[in-house]
Amino acid sequence: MKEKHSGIRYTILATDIVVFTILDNVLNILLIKINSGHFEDFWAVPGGLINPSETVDEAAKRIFFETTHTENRYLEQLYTFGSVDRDPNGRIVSVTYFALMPDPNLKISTTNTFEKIDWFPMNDIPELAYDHNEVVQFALDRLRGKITYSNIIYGLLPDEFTLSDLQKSYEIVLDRELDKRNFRKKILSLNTLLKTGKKTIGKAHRPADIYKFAQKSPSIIQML
Amino acid sequence: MKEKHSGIRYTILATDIVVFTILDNVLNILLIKINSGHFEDFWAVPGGLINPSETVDEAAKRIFFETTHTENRYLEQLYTFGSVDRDPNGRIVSVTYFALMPDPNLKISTTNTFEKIDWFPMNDIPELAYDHNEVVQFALDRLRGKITYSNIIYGLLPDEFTLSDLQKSYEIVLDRELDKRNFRKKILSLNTLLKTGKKTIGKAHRPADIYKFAQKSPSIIQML
DNA sequence: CCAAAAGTGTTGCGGTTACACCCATGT
DNA sequence: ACATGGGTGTAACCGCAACACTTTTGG
Repeated sequence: MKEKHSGIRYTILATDIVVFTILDNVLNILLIKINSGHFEDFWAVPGGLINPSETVDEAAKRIFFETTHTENRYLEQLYTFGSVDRDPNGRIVSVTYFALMPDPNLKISTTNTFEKIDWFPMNDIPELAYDHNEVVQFALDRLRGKITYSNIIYGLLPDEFTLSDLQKSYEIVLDRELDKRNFRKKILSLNTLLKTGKKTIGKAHRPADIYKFAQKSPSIIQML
Repeated sequence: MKEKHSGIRYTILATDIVVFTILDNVLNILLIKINSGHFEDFWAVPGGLINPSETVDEAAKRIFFETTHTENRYLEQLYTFGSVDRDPNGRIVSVTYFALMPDPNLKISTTNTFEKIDWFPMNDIPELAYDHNEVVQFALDRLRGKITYSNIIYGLLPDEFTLSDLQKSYEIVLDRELDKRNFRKKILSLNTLLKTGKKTIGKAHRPADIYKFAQKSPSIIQML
């Protein structure tokens, strides 16, 4: 995945992507296991080299697709990490991204042809290859900041959801509890949600109204 | 400054820096004139190639110094622009930064050995080379957002200043007026300013208290 | 004495916070 | 019937916005 270079004659451009999802009521990220080279047996965030014929965004989208086999997820450029020694294989600068996925009921195939791949809960991230622990922390900080002043939480939710689902998503990402009544007042006052008219069924309690987002495109709006 | 490449075999890494200052009560940016090649006679933001032996941050610092002959200014990575065709000279990805300078009473030398260089007020930016108009807009948006929730305004001010100077800086960057009494109440309540004990002299009005920042290092704090 | 900017408090409003009970369903 | 989460309103509080006059200096 990373090309071997003996000297420091060229700077190679790569991209790495921190993929978030919520799994079992915990924020998780996607990691792959490196199976050769200096960081053999270390876990790392998915990444790859940027082809000179593609834009940086296209490269990120491509690598996201190659890793997750899904498309059209929320993907945002995070930061460019450019230390000289961040990769022992050579001078590799990484333009990092973060992505959001709704709870994947079909799990990522861990029997991928060339890599081990798995979800890791945020409170149990191992020591990662390269500077990826720093990258992950950066992504988490950005995500936490951004869900309060934008609508990107939609990236972590399925098309349809209850207000409790939505509130729980916020609570998981922000790692703090929110007041149910105040949360509903605030969220509903923004007119970003639409009632589908449907209700949850088969649960041992009162059925919940099912909502969807009026627009699933990023916009800056004070959510909390 | 930009290396000529015939095919698209390598991706070249560059950095471009949007340098802000306040001049004559208007926000200005620093531009250089390109004197050869496809964008001859166009103005552009200062920039240059990233050396494989230096970090991306170091490259930005170096180019900032080569352009302004000043050091230790506020410098923050902005965004990485990676369109394939953004530079007709080849595949050049640019890691952009923005920098803040206090009102430079010694002006930038326009008789530089190889370039024309000058300050341009934000409301009079010409059509720039490459995607630099987009870069400048990006920098302005970031600057405006960030001065409200961080203390980086110190980068635009001299070491010592009056509260009116500080308020005017905010008003110039945000392009809106602020209430004097509310501004002072808010700013002083944050304990980020120290009275120097000095007062302005020689002005045809009541002398103003002179303040300085308690810490001139970036920190996240709700300023307005 | 006039011009000019410095400095200083109070009130009203709006949004955020705190808080508890009944409802609809499955078992 | 009981357990479980769904759904709803009100009152206190706090931070923000609006607003005008006196002070100190130079000319």
